Amino acid sequence: MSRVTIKEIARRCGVSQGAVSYALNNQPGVSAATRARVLKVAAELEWVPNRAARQLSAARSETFGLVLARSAQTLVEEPYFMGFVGGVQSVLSDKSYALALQVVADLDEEQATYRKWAAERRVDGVIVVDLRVDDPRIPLLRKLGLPAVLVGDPALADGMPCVWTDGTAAMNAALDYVASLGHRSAARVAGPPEYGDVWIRDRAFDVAVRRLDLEGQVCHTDFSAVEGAAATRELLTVGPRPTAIIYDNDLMAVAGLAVVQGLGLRTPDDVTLVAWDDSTLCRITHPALTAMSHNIVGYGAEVTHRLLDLLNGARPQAHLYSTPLLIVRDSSGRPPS
Amino acid sequence: MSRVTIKEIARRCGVSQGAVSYALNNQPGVSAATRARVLKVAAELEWVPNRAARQLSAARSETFGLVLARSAQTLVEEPYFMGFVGGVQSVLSDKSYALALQVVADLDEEQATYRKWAAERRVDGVIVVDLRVDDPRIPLLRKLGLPAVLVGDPALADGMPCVWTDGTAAMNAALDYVASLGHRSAARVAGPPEYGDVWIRDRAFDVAVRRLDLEGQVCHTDFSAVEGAAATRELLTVGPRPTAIIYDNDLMAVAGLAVVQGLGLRTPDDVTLVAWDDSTLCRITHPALTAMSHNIVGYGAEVTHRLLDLLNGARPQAHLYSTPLLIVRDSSGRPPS
DNA sequence: CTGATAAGCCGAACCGGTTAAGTAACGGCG
DNA sequence: CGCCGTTACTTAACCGGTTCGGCTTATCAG
Repeated sequence: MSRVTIKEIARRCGVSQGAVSYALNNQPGVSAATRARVLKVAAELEWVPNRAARQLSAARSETFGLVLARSAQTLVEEPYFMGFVGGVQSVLSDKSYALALQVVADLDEEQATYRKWAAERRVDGVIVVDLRVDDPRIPLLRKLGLPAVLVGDPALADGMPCVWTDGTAAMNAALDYVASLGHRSAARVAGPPEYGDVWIRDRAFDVAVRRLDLEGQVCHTDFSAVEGAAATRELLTVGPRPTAIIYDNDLMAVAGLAVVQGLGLRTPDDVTLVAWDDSTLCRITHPALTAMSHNIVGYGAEVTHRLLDLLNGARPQAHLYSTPLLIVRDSSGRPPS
Repeated sequence: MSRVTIKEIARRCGVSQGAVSYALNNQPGVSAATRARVLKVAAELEWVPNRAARQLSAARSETFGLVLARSAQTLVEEPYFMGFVGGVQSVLSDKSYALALQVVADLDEEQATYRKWAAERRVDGVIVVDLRVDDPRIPLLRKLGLPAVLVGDPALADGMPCVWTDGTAAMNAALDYVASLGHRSAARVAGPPEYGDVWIRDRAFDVAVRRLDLEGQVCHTDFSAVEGAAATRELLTVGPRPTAIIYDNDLMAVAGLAVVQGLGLRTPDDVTLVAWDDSTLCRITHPALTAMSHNIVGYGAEVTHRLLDLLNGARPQAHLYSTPLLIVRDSSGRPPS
């Protein structure tokens, strides 16, 4: 219950408040001896800087913002986000930065949040996820002058600093693998096409399907288990049945697996399934799901480092994090003959 | 984006800063006419209070703290937390409170975080989850004078305000159901026994097993899919095989289902599975899992309301949120004859 | 010995609000 | 008419830091 202030330290050291501030912030203006004395007293009194005061005068909040514009339901279902947040946190807590996490319903609310944060000076910078095609958040952030790192392909980032994974290469790898198993048809259960990542994978899928001379079809969903299941059911029961299905996340892949089993089909004997965004989910099903794996926690950490760099004056640039890696498990195999 | 301050509003309205503050905070001391004028100007200028300044003078941060002391891995796997956080957020954003979310490795770090927050005056109150038996956080929070609402049984809360669900009643309901199907044996794949909820369910399980004259056995795990799978494998392959298994979360139940299938057994024909903490996971497996369901999002919201009440001077008390409800799906049935 | 330079420190303004204390005007009442 | 209690503001202190201009004093070149 100490409530130790800089003034108290100044009193005990017999110097002014200003000198104490310089000493504590490792800035020139005090002698080594005084600095040492101040630091010693501060440590003895267990002084902790008052965030509000520091923020008010220094105009730094030492807080990053992250807005998630997805339904509460999606957030609960998708392991992706918690992992990403965990990665962000791991970096921030080292630097004793804080994270302002806000869950909102849609992009409009997300933009309102940015306006509010910018006006309140609540955050030093933001991490922007779920990049869209022609994302309206980009001009807004520019206008607000809010430092930001976007999570997504440079093609979508319009010159803003971003961190990305190569979705095109990953889609190529996935389809090369499927084709190499002998499949002649492949379906894609995709997220909403307005999502930048989905858009990029859509295009990559089209190109790769033509290149490999496969029968390709695409179903767009909202990323949810329900729609993933529905899409799978339709693919397997209506029209020519694809022998391989590639999902845009692991949740839909797991839901798809249940549909396959519910229809009395077998995986991979009747149909090959490939998930995206590999998480534990893919490992605990039976059979375990083949997936395009990438390290979400590391991704969150990487993005956070880039934002810190940006605030330290680094030049904005696109930064390739990694390319998802195909992890072959038990849900993929040769097509039925 | 020049920042609008209260001073600017005062200038334009021709009144003092103080008057503006009274007007904006709905406090007596200004006439209705002046108040209206101030509010109008503030709206026109799109004034937003500077959080740091307000916090510094009013000693309120309008921020709640939530520390999650689990491995990043667990957080990623368990849908529970994201749902809880979502519920907390939904209440806070209405009140324009913020949430400081911190992910740490263990209870020691969690306590260090509370110390830091208390010293910095960073949060007005905290929400404490994963209550333990003889939880060391309780005396610490008392000492720090940090307002807190605990999530857990009053028996564990030592008089601190808490919100709980009746784990004993839920366990009774689960075992009554299993016994009513004709099962004579039941196993429990539990979390770590130092967790208060686990402890309570352990005791309830023992009592109910005796009451119903069942063969009971308990395996303790770390809540993870890996250990849940291992426990299931052991139960089904070593010694007398239980005909029903009750899990402490849904993740382990899903992992258990995969083990059952991997062993060539069928659910529910060979073994009945019951999950806890019902989430989408339980619905998207095949067969879908019978579960003790409770509304995590609502739980988070409820806890947050209690903390707000507490800060508004409400008397600390225990508050029963709800009792988990048994949702019967396809993983439970009569035991093999 | 003198003047310039710089290191070390002080005092005070400042960030943007909240709030206690003080003041002027007004109206009711004996 | 004078006294008193409200009402509606204003003034200024304060929260706990950061930072800038300026004052001493020591150092050193000329």
